Amino acid sequence: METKPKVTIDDVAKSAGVSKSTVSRIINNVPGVKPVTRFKVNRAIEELGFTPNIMARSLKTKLRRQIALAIDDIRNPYYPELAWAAEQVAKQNNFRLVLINHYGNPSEELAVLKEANDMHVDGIVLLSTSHPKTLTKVIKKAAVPVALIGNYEEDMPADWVGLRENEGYVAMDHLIRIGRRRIAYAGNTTLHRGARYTAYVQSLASHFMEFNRSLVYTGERLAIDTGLEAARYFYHLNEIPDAVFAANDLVAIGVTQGLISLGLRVPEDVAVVGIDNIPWCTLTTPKVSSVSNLVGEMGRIAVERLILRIGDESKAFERITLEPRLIVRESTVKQI
Amino acid sequence: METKPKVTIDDVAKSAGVSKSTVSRIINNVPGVKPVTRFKVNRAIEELGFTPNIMARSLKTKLRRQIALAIDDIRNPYYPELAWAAEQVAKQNNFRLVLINHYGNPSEELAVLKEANDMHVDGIVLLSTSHPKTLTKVIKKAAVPVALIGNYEEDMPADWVGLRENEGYVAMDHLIRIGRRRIAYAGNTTLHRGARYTAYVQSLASHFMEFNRSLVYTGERLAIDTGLEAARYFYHLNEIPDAVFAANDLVAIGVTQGLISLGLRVPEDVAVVGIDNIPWCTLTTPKVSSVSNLVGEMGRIAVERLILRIGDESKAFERITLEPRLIVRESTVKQI
DNA sequence: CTGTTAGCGCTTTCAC
DNA sequence: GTGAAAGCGCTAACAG
Repeated sequence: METKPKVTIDDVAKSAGVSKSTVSRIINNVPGVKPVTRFKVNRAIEELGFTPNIMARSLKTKLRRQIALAIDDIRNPYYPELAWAAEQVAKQNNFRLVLINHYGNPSEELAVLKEANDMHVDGIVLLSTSHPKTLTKVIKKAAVPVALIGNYEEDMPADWVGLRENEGYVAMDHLIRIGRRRIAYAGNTTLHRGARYTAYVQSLASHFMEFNRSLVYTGERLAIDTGLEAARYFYHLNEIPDAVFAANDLVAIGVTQGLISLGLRVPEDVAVVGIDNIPWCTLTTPKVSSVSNLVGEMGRIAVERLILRIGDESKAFERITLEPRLIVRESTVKQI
Repeated sequence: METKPKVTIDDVAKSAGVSKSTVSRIINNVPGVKPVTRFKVNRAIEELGFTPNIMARSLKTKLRRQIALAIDDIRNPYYPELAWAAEQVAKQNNFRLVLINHYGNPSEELAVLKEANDMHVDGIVLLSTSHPKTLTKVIKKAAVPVALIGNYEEDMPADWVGLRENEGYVAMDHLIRIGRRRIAYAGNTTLHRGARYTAYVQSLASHFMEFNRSLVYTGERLAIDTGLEAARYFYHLNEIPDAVFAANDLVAIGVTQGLISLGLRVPEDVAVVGIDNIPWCTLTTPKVSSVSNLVGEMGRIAVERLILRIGDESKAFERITLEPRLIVRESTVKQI
C-alpha cells in the first residue's frame, strides 16, 4: 500500500549510532542533548528523509493535532470566511482542520459528535442547527471537547460564541446618524421572524420618525433583482427617499445599481445600506455599506477556545456574544 | 487530556470472556466467528460503548481513511462546489476530507506534499498553481499518492483531471444555434490570455458572421456593474444586438438586469449567456444560461481516482479531460 | 547527557 | 473457531 519503504526512528538511530530515545528527544526539541549528537542525528534524519509517523506518536500522546469543523453545508455562503479564519488559527497552533458537512441533519450532526473519536480529531467546532436540548445530551457524551457557534442553551457543557441579533438596528442607526430622514425599506418582512423589518419600524419610532407604508418595498426573494425592482419603485414615488435600508446585501446591491442606472447618485441622493457584509459588497461601484455578522471572527474565536480547552479541559466554559459590526463604505458615506 | 477513560479492545474482551483477537475479528467483520460469540461480544461493545482507536488501527494497517484537499484558497468562489463534491465521494468510500489552503504559494503547496505523512492522510487531491516542472519533482517524493486538478505536465506521476479550455466557443455556439446573428461581447479582452474574447471573434469568423467593433463593450472588471453599463451601451446603439456573450456570469447578470430595466425582453429581444455557471445564475429572473467549468465534476473525479489509487498504487496514471458543459436557462431560451 | 525498557490499542500470523 | 504472541513506530519513565 505504501510505495516507499518508510524510514523509522530506528533507522535514524542506527544510522547516527545513537538510541532511538535520543532521536526522539531531538525531533521533539527536548533540551539537554549534546550539540554534537544533535548534529549527527539531524544529518541522519536529513539523509534518510525521515519524518515521524504521526499515528505512532498520537497513539502514545493522545494528541492528534487535528480539529473538525462541522457545519451545515459547505455551500453555505458564509462558510468560506468561517473556514478560512478557523484554518488560520488552527495553523498558528499547529492544528489541522477536518471538514464535516452535517447538512443540518440532526442525526448526522449528532453522529459527528459520537464519532469524534473515529476522526483523528482532538476537538470539534460545531455550527449546529439541532435543538439545543438534544445537543446538550450528546455533547456530554462526546469523546472530545466541543466549541459551539450560534446555537446555545444555558447548561451546555461547551464553549460557545454567538452574535447579538440586532443587525437591523445597527444599520438603521447608521442611516439616522448620517442625517437621513426619509428612510425606505427594501426586502421581506419575514426573515429571522421579521427581525430586520421590525428593526426598521422600531428604529423609526424610537427616533420619532414617521413610518410611511409607501416607503416599504416588499419582495420575498432577497436577491439582486428584488433590489432593482425596489429602486424602480422608489424612483417613481412623489418624494424619493434619501436612504434605503435593504434586508440584505444582495438587495442593497440591486437597489444601488438600480438607482444609479436611473440617474440618481449614491450616496449623495440616496444612501443605501445592506446586511451580512458578503464579499460582493466591495466588488461594486460604489462599494456597499453593510453590517457584518462577523462570521470569520466567530470561527476564529471558536477555534481559539477549543484549542485552549484541548490543552486544559478543566477551565470553566466561556460564552461569548459578539456585536454585529457596521462596515461603512461608499454607498452611505462619500469617500475621499 | 482525555476526560472519559477510554474503553479498549481488552476491556471488551475481558467483559465478553473472549480474547481480543476475537473482538478484533468481530469489529472487522472477519467471517468465521460463531454467532453466539459474535453476539456476546457485540453486547459487550454496546454496553461499554466501545469504539476502536483509529490511531492504533492505522499504526497497524497504514490506512487512515482520510484524504487531503489542498486548494489555493478556500475563499475562491469555486471552492464550495469542489469541496462539496469531493466530500460526497469521500464519504461514500468512508474517507474523510482534510482541508489545506496553500494560497497559491509554491512553497506552502510543496510543503503540503512533503508533509503528507504528517497529515494522517492516505492521499492528496491537489489543485495546484505551481510550475508543473517543480511539481513533478515533488510529487515523486511525496509519501502518498496525489491526484491533480488543472495543472498538468506530461510525465507527472499522478492522476489528473482537467478542463478543455473552449468555454467561449461553447457559449458562442449556443447563441448561433438558437439563431442569433447580431451577437455582442461584454467583458474584457485579457482573461485567460484573451481566450474568451478570441473565441468570440473566431466563432463569428468561422460562421461567416461579420465582426463589428461597435458590438464589443470592454470593461476590465468582470462584475455586475460592468454588465449594467454594457446594457446601457448596447441599448443606445442604432441597431440593438439580438444576443450578448458575456465574459463571465457576473457580467451576464448585469447585462440581463440592465436590459430588462431598460424595457427590453430577455431572451425574446436579446439572449444573454455567461460563463462559469456560478450559483447566482439561478437566483435571478430570468435565470442566466452559462457554461459550466464542471468544478464539482472535477472534484468528484479526482477523489474517485485517488481512492482507487490508494487501493492499488500500481495502476497506470489516468489523464481525464472534461468538456465544459452548456447550461441552458431562461436568458437564452424561453422556458415553458 | 544517553540508553534501556515498557507500553499506547490494535491487527495478524500461527498454533491449538 | 479461538487464543497467544509479536509487533506497528513512537514516547516517556527510569537508570546509569
